[in-house]
Amino acid sequence: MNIVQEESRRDRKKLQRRTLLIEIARRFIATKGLRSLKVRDVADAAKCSIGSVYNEFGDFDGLILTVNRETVEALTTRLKAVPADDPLRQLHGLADAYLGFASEHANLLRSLFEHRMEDDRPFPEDILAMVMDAFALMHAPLVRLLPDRDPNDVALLSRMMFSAVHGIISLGLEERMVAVPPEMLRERLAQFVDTHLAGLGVTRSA
Amino acid sequence: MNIVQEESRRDRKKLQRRTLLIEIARRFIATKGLRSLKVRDVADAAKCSIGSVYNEFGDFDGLILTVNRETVEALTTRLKAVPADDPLRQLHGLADAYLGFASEHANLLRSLFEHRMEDDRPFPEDILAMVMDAFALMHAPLVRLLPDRDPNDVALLSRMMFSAVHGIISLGLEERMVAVPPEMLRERLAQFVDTHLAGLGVTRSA
DNA sequence: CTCGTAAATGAACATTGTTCAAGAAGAATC
DNA sequence: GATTCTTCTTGAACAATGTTCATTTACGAG
Repeated sequence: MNIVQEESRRDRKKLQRRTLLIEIARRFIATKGLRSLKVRDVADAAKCSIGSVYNEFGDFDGLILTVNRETVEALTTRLKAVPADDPLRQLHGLADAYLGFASEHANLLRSLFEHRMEDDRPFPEDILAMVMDAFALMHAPLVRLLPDRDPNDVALLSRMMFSAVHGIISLGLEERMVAVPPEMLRERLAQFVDTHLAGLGVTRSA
Repeated sequence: MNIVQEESRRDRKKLQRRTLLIEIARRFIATKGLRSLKVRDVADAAKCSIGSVYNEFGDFDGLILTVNRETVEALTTRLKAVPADDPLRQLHGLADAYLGFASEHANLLRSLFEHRMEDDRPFPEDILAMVMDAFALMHAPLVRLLPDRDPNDVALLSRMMFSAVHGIISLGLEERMVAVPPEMLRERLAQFVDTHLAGLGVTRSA
């Protein structure tokens, strides 16, 4: 048998278990929160040893970060699926998609934003970049709505708008400290976007 | 000697150490982040035993929550110190005060918002109420600026506005994922408040 | 001074992240 | 197919850290 095939057999198994471990860790985080994630629980659930988890992810943070990475990916995918035909509708769509994702995956999103590295190890560059990219998705529609503004200005505006939306949603979804009642969150968020756009001089058309 | 005096001697010592422990824990959180807080370190720094920390705060969460409680108190004090003469200036002042506090006590504020209770124990009611109160401080000036709006509406608006400000600041201050460059944060935040107010129909008057 | 109550202590324990030497499994070579 | 070499897997042992509690100590009351 040739080398490629031989290697792929081992690798397939390895990848399979890696996927399984990630899936299990994600389920733990999603259902019980990041704090409830334990190496032993993951290993047990995957019917493998503790050491194998370490072989695969280096350390515990490695596992968490892998889950977080996939969370940003999923979020980005969802945000990018928002139709880009009408910029105003797109902005609303982005805010709404973010809210939808945050509602369905509250603990996963919290894990992404609240997880702190052990000691003072730096936060992984790639995740950082991915979050920034996600947050930059409001840029394009805002440019279309504000063609006369300085592009640098719009870039800042878009990140700020997304940060604001993030704040409203993340606080609004906390069962504790209910900044905005959840049932109203959706319409209020739309209202917020409208208000802010109005302040920027964008007039509702259609 | 009478009872009051006798008791107060013991109580004074007790209170003194309690204060010391809180102070030490706060310094740990403030300088190295919540994750770096260890019972043993606190006990060592206070030159007392581990058990004494438990006597005083019940468990580790108890200590953290005590620090967090004082953090909300400090934040509220600072927010309430903002002059209430002119509502528009007050709103800017509140946003700016929040930014100032968040800059100076980033880790303490993070501890307040990111700390999760052990197991599924409920978040303390009183802290929750205090945070809500702090977030409600934008209500009064907004009512003055929007006298014709439904008060319920304004209540929601104010909490949403504060949540938005919180989001902009908390993401903006993260060294990692710099949603808005820190040096610009201050003026951008002011701009955000203006923009949003403009969207609400408030026109700048001097 | 003696007693009783309350507080302090820290060794021992429980939980959980981490390491690593030994063994198992798989690939390469003959 | 046997041998050898590499890689992965395992789980016991270790380390760090939150928690408990029997014992000791300190302090006020009578």
